[in-house]
Parts: sequence; C-alpha cells; structure tokens
Amino acid sequence: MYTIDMYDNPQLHAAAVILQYSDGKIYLTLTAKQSGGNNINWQLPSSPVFQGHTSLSSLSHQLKQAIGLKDDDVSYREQLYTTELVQDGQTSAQICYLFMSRGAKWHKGEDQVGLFPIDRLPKLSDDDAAIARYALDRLHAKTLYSSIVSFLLPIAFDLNDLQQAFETITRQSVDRRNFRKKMLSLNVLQETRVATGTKPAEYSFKHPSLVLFDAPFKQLPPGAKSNLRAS
Amino acid sequence: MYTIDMYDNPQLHAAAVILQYSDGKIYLTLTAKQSGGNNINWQLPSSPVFQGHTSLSSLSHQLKQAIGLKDDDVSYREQLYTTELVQDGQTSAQICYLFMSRGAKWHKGEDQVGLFPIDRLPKLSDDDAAIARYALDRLHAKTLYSSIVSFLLPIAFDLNDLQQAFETITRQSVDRRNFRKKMLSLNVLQETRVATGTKPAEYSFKHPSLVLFDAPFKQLPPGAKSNLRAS
DNA sequence: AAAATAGTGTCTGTTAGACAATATCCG
DNA sequence: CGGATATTGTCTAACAGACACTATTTT
Repeated sequence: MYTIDMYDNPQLHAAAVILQYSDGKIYLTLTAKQSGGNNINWQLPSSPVFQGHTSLSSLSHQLKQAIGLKDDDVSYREQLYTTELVQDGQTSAQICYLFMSRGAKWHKGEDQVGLFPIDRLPKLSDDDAAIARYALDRLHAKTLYSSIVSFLLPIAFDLNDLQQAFETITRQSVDRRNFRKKMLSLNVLQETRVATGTKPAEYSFKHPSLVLFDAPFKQLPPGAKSNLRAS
Repeated sequence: MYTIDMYDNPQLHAAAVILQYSDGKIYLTLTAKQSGGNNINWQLPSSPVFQGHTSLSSLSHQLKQAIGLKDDDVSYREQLYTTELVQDGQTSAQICYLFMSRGAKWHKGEDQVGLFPIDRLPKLSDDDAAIARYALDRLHAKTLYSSIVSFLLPIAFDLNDLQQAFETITRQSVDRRNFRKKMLSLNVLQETRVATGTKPAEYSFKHPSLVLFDAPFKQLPPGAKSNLRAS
C-alpha cells in the first residue's frame, strides 16, 4: 500500500462510456474486477493516465487489456467532460469519453465484462450513473443534427434499421414516410443496393466521419406522443 | 527550479476563456506576466490545480489574485474540454472553462490584463487560440437555442441590445420585426419597463439561469447573407 | 390467394422570412 | 414641424406532420 505524498499532483484518470446498439436496444459496457465473492461491483471501464501518455492512449491500452476492446472495434470517440473529486485533501480528476462500436459484441479480457441494455443497468456509483446519463443525453441531442447514429450501425443499413435506431435513441417515434423523406433530403446517404421486391434498399453514409446536418430534425415538445412499441 | 519525479502524477491545470460584451463587440480577457521587456506574451488566464481543490476553485482563486476578477463578476461558467500535452515524457492536462461577465470591465491584479476584441487578438499559442475559437463557436451555437447571451448583457436590456448581441455572436443579421416576434414567442422574457414614446421597452429573462428554448433559432445555410454594418 | 414487407404522394397547418407604415418624443 | 427612434401586421414560401394505398415476393 502506497502513501501518497501531499505535494503530489492530483491523480488523473480516464473513463469510457462504451455504447453499442443491436436490434432496437442500446447497450452499455461495464466492467468488474474478477472477484471470488458474488457481490459484483460494476463500473465504467477506466484507467489511470500514465506519465508520457494521453488519457486516450492510456484508456485504449487499458480497454484492450481488460475487456479486449481493440481500436478497430471503436467507430467513434468523443470527449464528454472532466469530473473532479476532492477527498481527504486529495484531488483526482477523471476525463470521460464516449465510445461507440458497431453492433453489440462481447469481448474477453482480464476483467469481467458485462453488456447491459441501458434501461436495465445494474447499480452504479452516482458518478458513473451521471456520466452514463450525460452520454445518452448527448447522443440523443446529437442524433437530431448529425450522423452520429451511423457509428452504432453496420456500414450499410436499410432505412428501417436507421429509423429504428433513431427512434430508440431519441425516444420518439416518427412517421416512416416523413422520416425517409427528411433523411434523404439531407443528402448524406448513398444507395449501396437497390430495393428488389421484398428486400429493402441499402444505404450508407457518404462521408465516413461525423457529418452535421444542414437542417436538423426538430425536437419534439415535452409532452409529445411516443408510439414506441413495448418490447 | 524543480526536478520532476518520473513517477509523479500528470500535471493538471485549468484555463479560462473569459468573454465580455460591450456595444457590438465581444472581448476576450488575456493576461501576461509583468515583465520588464517590451515583448509581451499574452495567454489565457490559467492556474495549476492545487491538491485538495477543484480546478474551478483553483482557477477562481488565481483569477482573483492575478487579474482581480471576483466570483460576483462572473455571470456564467461552463466547462469546455480538457486538452493534454505530452512533452519530454511528461503528461500535462488542462481543463478549459468558458467564463462570461456582464459588460466589459477592466480589472486590476498582479498580472498584466488585456481586454481584446475577438477580431483583433494578439498572437497566442496554438493551443490557446484553438480553445478561444472553440469557446466562440460554442457560444455561437448555444445562442441559437438558449438564453446564454443574457450572461453578457446587463440584467435588464432592450430588444435592440439583445438583437445586436445576437447578431454579433452569430454573425448573421436578422430582420428586427421577425427577431422580436420570435424572441417574444419563446416566452422567456418579462417586460420590466414599458416603452414610453422614444424610450424602448426593457426586458429581462424570466429565469436567471440558462434556459433552453423550445424552438431554437434556425441556423442559416453556409452562404447566407450578412448585413452586419462594418464597425 | 393470403400474408408480409417495401415503396410512394398529397394535403394541411405552422413557421420562417420578406417587407412598409405609423406614433411619439425631442429639439 | 422635421428628425430620430419606437412599435406593429400581412403576405408568401418552405417545412413539418398527418395520413392510405399499391406492388412485389414468399409461403
């Protein structure tokens, strides 16, 4: 056990909200240290920031080791915000990131890994819960004016998949024809396979990185209807 | 001069983009260490994060001491993002904040203080310049869907002042009647003094903290006209 | 032929945006 | 009374949002 020098610098950590999507559900990746007991303490994957490395490189390294998540598995990364904790005269800061991955996959690593639907999360620390909530709020907001949803989907998808993801994230249902009309009018999709009979047309986003829409989707007023079918 | 322990934690700093507004212009506060020479090195006000304190409290303390900025002078605070720098095997991180203050005031403190119109900034480090640009972009975006502009204005203002600030920040000019109609329709203003003859009515925001609009202003397409008069 | 899924067009109400005239105070 | 500044309404175009039917394939 270490004693911490009072004149040390604050401790710096990095944490990730790793989101995936599959079949109408958003999943969050959590980790728990391997422990003999059956009292599992789930938390956001995190890592100390190592001297000479950035928070992102420290985190990436840790994620590979602990939960087997490789860089290629990550389709999108974004800094969220930095939280601080002052405890026992010690300051620690944590730089939080949003990670997104295409499709819901399980990984293997040194730590225990869990993939939880975001409406059925296990008990988390207040901090972790707040960070996860913030990430989902931002994803929601950003879905209305950017192509961020594409990073949760396969490269090619049909408009039904896209709409379902859109509806899941924004928690609002939209008319199919209006959604298609709007989405196509944004001029960010390209058709990669034409529709044939009962198979839908497939599309992909023209630009592989995040694109901001010229004309955002309108956010529904507070008391809007939600036709989402119960799962 | 200190030697830094290789096994030390990363260094942590905090920096502030302090914005003020007066009469159609946005001002940024910069500091420079008092120096005998006439080669002045302007930079964003910043502070190390002290053990046992948060970045915000460290920064506030530093701002009071260095440039005489008291907490009461600050109408709005928001975290921007955290930058990192890896140099000589040392990692340092800097948590950046946006600060806003009502009206353009000069302060006095230990350091040299400068209030620069944002279109005539002195030479800054690439990092500082990027942070300032980011802050202004965010202010621009947020002005379209929130009451953030109110923190640059006196508590009470008339619609002309509000519109001028709006136009300055968003770099777009809008029709006066349409602006008033839109702004009043948002239902976030209260009239604090009725118009009398040639004196305009005064308003203030109903809610003193940041309010998000139900119906945001529309962002103009790239090639939009700008009727801003040259200053 | 019935069932499932894909695709598409019109109408209406709301909002954004262009635009001009009138009243009051002051000198 | 002229000048400056304040306030206000209408018309049009674009967009959002509601809504129903037809074509193809599969079983």
